[in-house]
Amino acid sequence: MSRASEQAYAKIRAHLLSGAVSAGEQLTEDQLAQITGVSRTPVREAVRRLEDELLLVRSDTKRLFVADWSRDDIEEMFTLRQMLECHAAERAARRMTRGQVAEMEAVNRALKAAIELPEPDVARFLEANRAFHDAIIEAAASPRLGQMLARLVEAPVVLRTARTYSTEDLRQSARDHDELIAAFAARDPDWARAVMGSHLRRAFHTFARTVGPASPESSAA
Amino acid sequence: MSRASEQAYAKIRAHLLSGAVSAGEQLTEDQLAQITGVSRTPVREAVRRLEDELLLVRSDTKRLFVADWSRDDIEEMFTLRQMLECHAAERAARRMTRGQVAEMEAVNRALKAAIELPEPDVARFLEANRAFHDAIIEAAASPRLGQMLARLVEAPVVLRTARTYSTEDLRQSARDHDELIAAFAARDPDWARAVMGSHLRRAFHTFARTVGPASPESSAA
DNA sequence: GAGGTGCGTATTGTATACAAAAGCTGTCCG
DNA sequence: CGGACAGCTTTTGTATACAATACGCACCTC
Repeated sequence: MSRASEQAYAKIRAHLLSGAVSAGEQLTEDQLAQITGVSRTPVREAVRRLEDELLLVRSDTKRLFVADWSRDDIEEMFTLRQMLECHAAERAARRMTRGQVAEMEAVNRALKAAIELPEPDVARFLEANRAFHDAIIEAAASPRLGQMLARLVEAPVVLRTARTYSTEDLRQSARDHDELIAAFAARDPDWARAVMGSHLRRAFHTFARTVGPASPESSAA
Repeated sequence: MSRASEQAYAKIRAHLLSGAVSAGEQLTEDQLAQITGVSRTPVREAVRRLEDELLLVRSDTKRLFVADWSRDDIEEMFTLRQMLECHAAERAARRMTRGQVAEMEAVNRALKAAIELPEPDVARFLEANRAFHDAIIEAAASPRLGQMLARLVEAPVVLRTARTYSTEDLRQSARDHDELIAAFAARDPDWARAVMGSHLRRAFHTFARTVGPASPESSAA
């Protein structure tokens, strides 16, 4: 994306995630143009993207509002991500080259290094974690799958701000990654899928612990 | 969407699917503005949507081209659609009300009526078919799932133009729908998922017959 | 006082002009 | 003869002005 439009996107997104605006609040394109310092044209483009990610929603009459995500929305996203990324892991296991496996090992070493410090560096952990999962999607060689996952993975950033990671949580992630790498090296799609499934499902429950139990409805899904 | 922008989207899309332009061909926003009769502003918005559906692609330097879909791309989309829509069927089976089931029965009656004519009315069949699948997504009550499926289902319209449906194909679809309705009425998620799986997978093979065998690579997936 | 109607204001949608970036071509220099 | 560079053309990106639509409030009627 171009400079102004990209900048508008980043600033609006940061603004939304910072908590400076609350769910359900109305926004106008003019406001956002002022905040971002560009004209409404690139703002409108950025807003489209954010609508697409469901961070913003429009009323039936085109007014713009900050989306409010229910606990069920978030569970839905975890479920979808799990479904898609398990599929990606399976495809990746069939396609991954030795070189790609080596790269993933390197990434996971960096990830572990970020944990094993006097105080874990969560930012670096998340960066490495993201690189790790991106590598899997890359190896899965499915553009649409990648596109869908990109949205789902981008969105939950909201949660990161609120969430605290225990060192043990981080270590368990690193171990999962090791096992995923083993599954890829063995070219075993079923193994890869299974590990990915438990990896992501655990992440969901770690999240769920911090926000309380599911509603009766959603747990039926 | 607004009038001009929506119109631009529809016209450009029709233009692309009509075969008037060939894969890989470059387009400019000005051209499209002329074709659609609106200014570049709404055209750009329409183009964004078409990029998102991967009907248009941009070069690394922002030039706009008609996407060319490989056989593997199409297979990928069928696979993803199957994965997502099986999930939708499962969720729908848990959530569907008696009223919704009744509506689906009505839609499928209309679908059958479109088949059982001296000459099947394929346009009406497709319309009813779409309504049927939309009802499932609606009942699944998962906005993001719906959004993802919308894109996948929109896209293969390309194929419809080329493809010919035998009356027996259409009847088999109607029978699948009947069985799906039965699964929903019985509130049996596993049944619903299984029927949806075979329904869509058969559709893929019907398509595959018309375009020749898969490449060795993709068949491994 | 309840409900509807009309008008001023706020907000989004579109067109157009201009700015920036990318591509192309011909020329000059090695 | 080949490659790099300059300047012109094409194309995309942004700003701004204007048009269309939606909203809210006051007023009017019953």
